[in-house]
Amino acid sequence: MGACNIIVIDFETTGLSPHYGDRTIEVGAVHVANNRIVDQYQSLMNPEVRISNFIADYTGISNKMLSKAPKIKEVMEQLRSFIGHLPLVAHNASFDSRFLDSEMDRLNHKRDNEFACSMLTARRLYPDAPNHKLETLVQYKRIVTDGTHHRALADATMAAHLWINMIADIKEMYELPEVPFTLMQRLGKVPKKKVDEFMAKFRT
DNA sequence: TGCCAGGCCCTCTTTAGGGCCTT
Repeated sequence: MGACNIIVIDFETTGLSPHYGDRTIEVGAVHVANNRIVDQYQSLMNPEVRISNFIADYTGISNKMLSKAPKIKEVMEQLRSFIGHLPLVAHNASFDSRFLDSEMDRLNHKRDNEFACSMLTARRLYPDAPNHKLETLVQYKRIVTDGTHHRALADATMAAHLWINMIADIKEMYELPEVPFTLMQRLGKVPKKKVDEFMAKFRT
């Protein structure tokens, strides 16, 4: 039932690389069941280091906001409870999975959730989009938003709607009654010239 | 917006280089 029960997740962080000491400062996660958002989780977290002006400007998150936020460890324990063992989706999942795994590793916890990438799937499904940034794809698919960008819950929500849209488009384009999570996940890895060949295997 | 990373993907490729995405 993976297709209809997933968690879409997004992190704001102090930078690009956990291996160079960057930490998470906010997480947003939405639970999608039967192609609808049914639950959500969001929290800032205190990285206990000052964030750069670039990150403050990029996210709108200030050092003052973070100084009042719970510690990363507390938030990660709550996040772990929220996501359970459900399959995970993120836009450019290699980024979010690195940070999730890095923070969980500090708690001696190893992720067992599957991960899929909405960016890789969108590149296969929408090759003619102007580019495959989350913001652009949301406009391309005419997904209604509240205008917030680069905040974790807003971005996770937009990625969730993009994911739901892609499932609907695949159903229509390839005449499939259901679109399993594994199809979406594997579609992101298929050579672009072999997308139709790959999809044909799922048609009955 | 930066330039500190890394996986993916294209091409003027594979003995490599550079753009795309994420913060």
